[in-house]
Amino acid sequence: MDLSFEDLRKELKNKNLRLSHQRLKVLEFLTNNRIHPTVDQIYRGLHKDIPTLSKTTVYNTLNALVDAGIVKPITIEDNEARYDIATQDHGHFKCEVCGNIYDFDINISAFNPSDLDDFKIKDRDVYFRGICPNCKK
Amino acid sequence: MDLSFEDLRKELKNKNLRLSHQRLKVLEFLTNNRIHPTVDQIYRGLHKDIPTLSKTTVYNTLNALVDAGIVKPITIEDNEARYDIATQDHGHFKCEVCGNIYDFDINISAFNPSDLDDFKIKDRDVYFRGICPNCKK
DNA sequence: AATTAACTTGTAATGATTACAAGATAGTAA
DNA sequence: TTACTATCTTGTAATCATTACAAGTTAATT
Repeated sequence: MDLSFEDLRKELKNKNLRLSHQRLKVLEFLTNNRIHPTVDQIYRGLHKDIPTLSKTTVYNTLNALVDAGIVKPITIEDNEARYDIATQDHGHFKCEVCGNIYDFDINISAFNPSDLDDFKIKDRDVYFRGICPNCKK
Repeated sequence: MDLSFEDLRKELKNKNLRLSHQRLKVLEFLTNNRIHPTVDQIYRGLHKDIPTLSKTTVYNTLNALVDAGIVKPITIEDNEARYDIATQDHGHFKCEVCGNIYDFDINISAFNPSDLDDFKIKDRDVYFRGICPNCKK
């Protein structure tokens, strides 16, 4: 469900969020750098283009986009949050050697454990850990 | 794979870890309080019994037990880590209203996504979020 | 009982994240 | 276009979880 620019505008409008320069740049960065970046990586990546950018703005922006459902936080055992544009279901694999996070296809919405029959499930995350092909060599 | 006291002793011995009073108490707390407690919850829970206990010790102990594979950290979107004794595979559900974390049965080791054929998978975690039966009312 | 590596503890340091207040800007409406 | 106002951005200061470190203590081995 990749969002077009117009979808995006509507989405933000609905939540009384403005389409500021900084927000567009953060979204652009997330779109072009599918590495599940940390706040610091986003900040450093954008600082070249927007020298006045503040790290607080990156935090604010990400929180706003997460609230709007446009961005998803990845919390996979680091003490530093990572961010991903919200796309269709996929799992995340973290290599314990190089630290890279890889996406993999998995049909998460098919999981409906009977233990959770009476629960309202809004979100399903699958996190794997181990060693990636590169680091196995 | 619940560990007996003797298993535990051996496990620790293997890693050159001592069976100190504080460590036993932390393990006892985790065994008796299956609420995936935070460091602070563990600290406050044990402080009554061990008034000299230091929070640093709780951190050190948990890190040692995690390294030894006896305890597993739960990182489910809070910025505060939670801990669980390592038992057989199960998923975690976090209620976004009350914040409680529930266990549920799920056969995680059955998931072998083809995308990860060349990866060495060491650990699989499943985190769901939503609203628990109590808070749905 | 002596020895020593490993442990505990308190304090200080670190690092990510948020609070806050003042100035800037996007979008609306005339 | 212009004016208006709520929202956003920014820098600094505060907060909170976690780790570093050093000095004293203890578990386990001899």
